[in-house]
Amino acid sequence: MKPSIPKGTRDFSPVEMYRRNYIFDTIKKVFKKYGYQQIETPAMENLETLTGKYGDEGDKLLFKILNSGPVVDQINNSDANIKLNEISEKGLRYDLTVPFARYVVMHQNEINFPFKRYQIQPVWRADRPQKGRYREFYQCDVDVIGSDSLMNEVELIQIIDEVFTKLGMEVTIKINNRKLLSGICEVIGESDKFIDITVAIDKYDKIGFDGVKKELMEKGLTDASINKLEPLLKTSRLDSIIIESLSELLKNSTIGMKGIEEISTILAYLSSINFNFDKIVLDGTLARGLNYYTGAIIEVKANNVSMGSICGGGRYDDLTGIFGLPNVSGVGISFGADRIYDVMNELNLFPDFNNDSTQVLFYNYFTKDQSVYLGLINKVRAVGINAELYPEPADKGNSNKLQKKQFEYAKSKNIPFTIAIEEINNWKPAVKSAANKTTKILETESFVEDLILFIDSNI
RNA sequence: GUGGUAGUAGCUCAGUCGGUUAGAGCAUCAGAUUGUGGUUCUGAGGGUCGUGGGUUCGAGCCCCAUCUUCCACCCCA
Repeated sequence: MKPSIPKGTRDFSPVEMYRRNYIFDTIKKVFKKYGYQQIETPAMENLETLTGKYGDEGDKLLFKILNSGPVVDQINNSDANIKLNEISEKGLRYDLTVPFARYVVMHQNEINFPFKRYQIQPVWRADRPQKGRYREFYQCDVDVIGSDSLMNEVELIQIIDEVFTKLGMEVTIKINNRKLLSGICEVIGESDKFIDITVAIDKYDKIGFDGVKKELMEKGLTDASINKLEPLLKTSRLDSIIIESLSELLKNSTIGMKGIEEISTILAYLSSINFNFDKIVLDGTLARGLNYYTGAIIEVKANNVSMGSICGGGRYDDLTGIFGLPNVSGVGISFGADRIYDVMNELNLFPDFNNDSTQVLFYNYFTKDQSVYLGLINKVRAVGINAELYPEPADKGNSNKLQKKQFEYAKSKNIPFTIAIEEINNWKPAVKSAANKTTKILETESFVEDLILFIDSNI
């Protein structure tokens, strides 16, 4: 049988894992710095937990898990008159936010609100793979739930900025507010077309105003109401003039003005901490398809690279309500680790791959007294230095050949220090630095101390 | 779900107009050389040319189907 893996999934080899962990570690460190605590939830959820939360398109992309047991046998025998809920009642999680909402409701009596959690786990989507799009990928979520305060939005924007600064990436943070979009729909008298309108204006970047107009005409909007959308679509760099003109447009919409007020407040807070406004854009066309968002929405794009959004999120006022816990508002964002990886790879932003496991390799040159190696290597490990012994002695056959194999092993694993015990040093262990080729004999009495000194001065 | 692109050794790829036994580099393994972190030389293994049909005297090459990859749409991280 020819080995293969499912479409849209990947193996990760050591160099890739080194880089992926560099991303995860950086993100995790920032999350912790702001006081978030980690949770995990199962890869699979009950199908009813997942369906209906992501819009029609999202439902189609859910991976469903076939029931095990007698039902499966029936499928083979019966006529094809089968209902989905008879053969599948579980699905792979589509994101981390909905499972989090489910978690919060289930654990509400253990949680002290506001609850700040982070979660780094894979999610699955039955999408067709392409650039920056996988069927299995990792999301790194941070959410605050049980707090209405716009301080949370400000904090999340700071987290975004800090993460990407640490990773050396230049990004643009796009923000908008669903209330503002609702307000617009209200003002133009098309509130019932909210979804159609958001979907259409979301494409403004690609298809332009005429394209948006065409799509909305097809949905039954009038020429006059579409033209009123135009000022919203043209917002870009943040400034007070834009806010003013939007206020003028929305003055008769309570919800729209609430949106304006929220955005203004967030901007005022950011301004008070001297946030760099070159990085942030008020994008009237930012809508986001996930239909549980109700307030601020955020999306991050990498500069100078063609790639979908690498981070996105927003406020959801009543996601827990679906699971029986109403009036709990949450806000959160999700970093797409795999896309961040692809961007960093394309821009050569990763640090050099250094072996982050073995620091010291013991060459194994003689068959007798293998226990000598064990004694020494344990001393090295005891002080916290990662060390390994080459398992096959070099004097079993052609010793030159076998020694060469050991050199190549050290080289291929990029191990910075090697220790050899051989006759020319009177059978005393000698350490060698791969970086500058210097060596030093390590005396038995001060073996570990000398090794530490050598490592510190030859790294 | 729609459209396009490609699929030849573990990897990167040649392969002429459809014509003899499908090649190279790298990697792997083996031997020689080398006095200590990728020396050099020699050799070997490794392929149902993605899979299944079809056209043809003859298919890696042409046609159809299918799977997979990459890309665009849709949507999204």
